[in-house]
Amino acid sequence: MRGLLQFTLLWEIDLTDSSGKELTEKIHRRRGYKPSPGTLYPALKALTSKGLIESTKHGRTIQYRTTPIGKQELDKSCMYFVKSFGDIFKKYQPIVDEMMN
Amino acid sequence: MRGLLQFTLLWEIDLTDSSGKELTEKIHRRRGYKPSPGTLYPALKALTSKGLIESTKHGRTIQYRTTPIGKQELDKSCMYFVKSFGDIFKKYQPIVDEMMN
DNA sequence: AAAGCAATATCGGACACCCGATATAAACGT
DNA sequence: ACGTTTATATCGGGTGTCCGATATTGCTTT
Repeated sequence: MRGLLQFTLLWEIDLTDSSGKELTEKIHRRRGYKPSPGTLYPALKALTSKGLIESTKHGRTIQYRTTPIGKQELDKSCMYFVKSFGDIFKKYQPIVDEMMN
Repeated sequence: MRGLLQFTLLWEIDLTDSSGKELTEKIHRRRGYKPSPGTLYPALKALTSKGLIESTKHGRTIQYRTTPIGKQELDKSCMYFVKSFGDIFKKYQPIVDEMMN
């Protein structure tokens, strides 16, 4: 759970192979604000150098996907995340769900 | 959500007025590892200087409590947190809950 | 009173996150 | 071919989190 942005990126990439541009939009929808390029690309680089994601270049865009190790780490991180903050979610999720309808 | 530790501390203090020593234990139980004094006390200082918590000294321990502004900020942060990560939580909570039994 | 202990506080150094500004590289329009 | 736009990448600077080590303060024990 060291690195909430990297965690979120790994989650999004695992859901759907994505480019940096697409990830900017996904993070935007999630959090309400976009990561700047100076935030996003170093995070993708760090995930790559840890072997959690890999990429293929298509023209000027780069498509990222999770590696098997990445999937494994993501699973561990999700478990840890939910264990650590479950009480907060359980209290607030009903309130948020209500507000969404 | 700038500052996940400060957020967690504010949550814990709002649940129960606590000292630094007690907060170390609560964070430990939550995350599985203790924040070092060099992590914890500056975070409490930052929360204090933002007016989100206040404190009373009793001998050598300092008891922290949330201010009205702190409660208000905590509520906003919780909503934001749950909105931002609700999907992850909804997917993994059943798995974690199962493992706990 | 002196020594020891316990809770808080500070310091230096490392990494993650965050920005806006700038740079590179590839595709596109004319 | 040339300039524009698009996607990626890097840079400098600021905060937050993290550590272990050290300092301070107040209580306790001898």
